[in-house]
Amino acid sequence: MRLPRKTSARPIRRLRRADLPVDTIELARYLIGKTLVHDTARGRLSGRIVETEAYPVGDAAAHHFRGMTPRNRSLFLQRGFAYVYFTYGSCFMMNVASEKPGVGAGVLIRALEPLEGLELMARHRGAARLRYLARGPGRLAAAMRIDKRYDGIDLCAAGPLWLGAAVKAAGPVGCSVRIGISRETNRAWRFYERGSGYVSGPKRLRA
DNA sequence: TATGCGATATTCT
DNA sequence: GAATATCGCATAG
Repeated sequence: MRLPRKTSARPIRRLRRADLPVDTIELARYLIGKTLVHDTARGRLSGRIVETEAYPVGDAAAHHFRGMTPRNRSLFLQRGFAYVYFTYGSCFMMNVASEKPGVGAGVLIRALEPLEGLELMARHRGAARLRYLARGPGRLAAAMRIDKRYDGIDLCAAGPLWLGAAVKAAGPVGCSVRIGISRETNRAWRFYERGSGYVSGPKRLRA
């Protein structure tokens, strides 16, 4: 006799590097529906990735465009490594490096549907409503307690911050221009789960 | 719901 | 010294 399947009790499978597409745009599309997990001393924080943006090779809006600097060097690591940086005086943001080692490119993780550790996330965010806990890259980093310490770490290794397989299959994936940039603004390199209330941006970029 | 604006610190010019 | 892959609050409709 089979026991009923309880998603919450099933361990999340870690993604291996071989699971990740090398191509930046394919990786951005692939990550929709996958899980981001942070195992902290106080418990597990996790969420479904519902929004990403690709910053591929030769993209003038990308941090790696003008070559390697002390800040952006993690973007030149092999795929599956984290690039975390600080901006606007208040926000950390996390990218997953893509392409081959030595090539600068990455995928910005922009929003999560929170799964585990909701109370902890709310505490990190100052008691925001569920829908806004990790909606937007800065909020996501705050909720998941991701900061500069994680810059350059391997998200496919046995560390505290890692990528997991999908807990729930992704719905239809939409595609649009990217948010908050002033160059290459016509490129449709943003991906999101259609209709999800956890996706950032104006309504027309969520449908 | 939509738009506007100030805060904030690190990086690069 | 300028720019920035944003957020949260204020205000208006």
